[in-house]
Amino acid sequence: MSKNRSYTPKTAADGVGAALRFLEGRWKLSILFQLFGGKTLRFSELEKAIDGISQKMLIQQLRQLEVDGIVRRTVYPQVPPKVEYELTDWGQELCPALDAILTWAEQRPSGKPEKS
Amino acid sequence: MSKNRSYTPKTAADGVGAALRFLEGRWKLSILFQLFGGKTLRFSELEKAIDGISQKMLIQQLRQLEVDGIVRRTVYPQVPPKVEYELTDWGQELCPALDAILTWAEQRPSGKPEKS
DNA sequence: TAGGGTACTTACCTATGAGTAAGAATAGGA
DNA sequence: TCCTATTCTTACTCATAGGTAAGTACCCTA
Repeated sequence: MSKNRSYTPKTAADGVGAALRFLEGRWKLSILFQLFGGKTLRFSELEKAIDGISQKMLIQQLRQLEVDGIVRRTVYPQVPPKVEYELTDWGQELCPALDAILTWAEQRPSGKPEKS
Repeated sequence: MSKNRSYTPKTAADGVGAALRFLEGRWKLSILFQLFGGKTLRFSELEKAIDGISQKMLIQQLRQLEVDGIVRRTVYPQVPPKVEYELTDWGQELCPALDAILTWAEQRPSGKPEKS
């Protein structure tokens, strides 16, 4: 709650860098946007929903999101296995931040001529 | 101005991915935070301000930021050379977006126990 | 004529991310 | 007995980002 707002250029860059590292990886954003809104999906459902992803990559990215505290993994002891993935509260809170970035990107001046 | 707000998980992920690609690169954030606030710095000043960066890397990242329309480069025809770098208007607008990410990162639950 | 200052450029090497393809564990059902 | 379904795991390869070290261009000054 006590926000530590005393950033130097270096600490701010480090902070944002650390945050963006949570999102690094070719498939993480695709996974996140499948789960935003409180959706819960199985491994196989994510695999179908995300075009072109391999099982290896899907697991790898999910595992990273999980240890980072963004995604929660729930295993149901069944055969064949059933595993569900959903966002944590903190993961859901990423939505407005990504929206800010999306908004920024939309405002990009289209042409090259950049004056002032 | 006319924001195209009709995103599917895929298009949203693509949009954010495209935006984040502007920030990819080990030194881009360091450069950005040196220039936020309308600051104008010479090549050699950036080199001194950013600890550990090499000339090759500094130029490479600056060039990418320049072609992406985030940084503006001004050459003064002198000897020895003088080149100044500053953010474009659009580049400055990145600040609130990065702040949203920083805020999100600050809210991360510290411990492992992630309930509900 | 030798050196200094500024802003790059080039060559080369290595670590890492990501891709493909295949294997593995499990128990119920044909 | 073998197949199926589901969720991973493992081995191998390749492209790329980034690192180091050195070189280039320019003109002024001593």
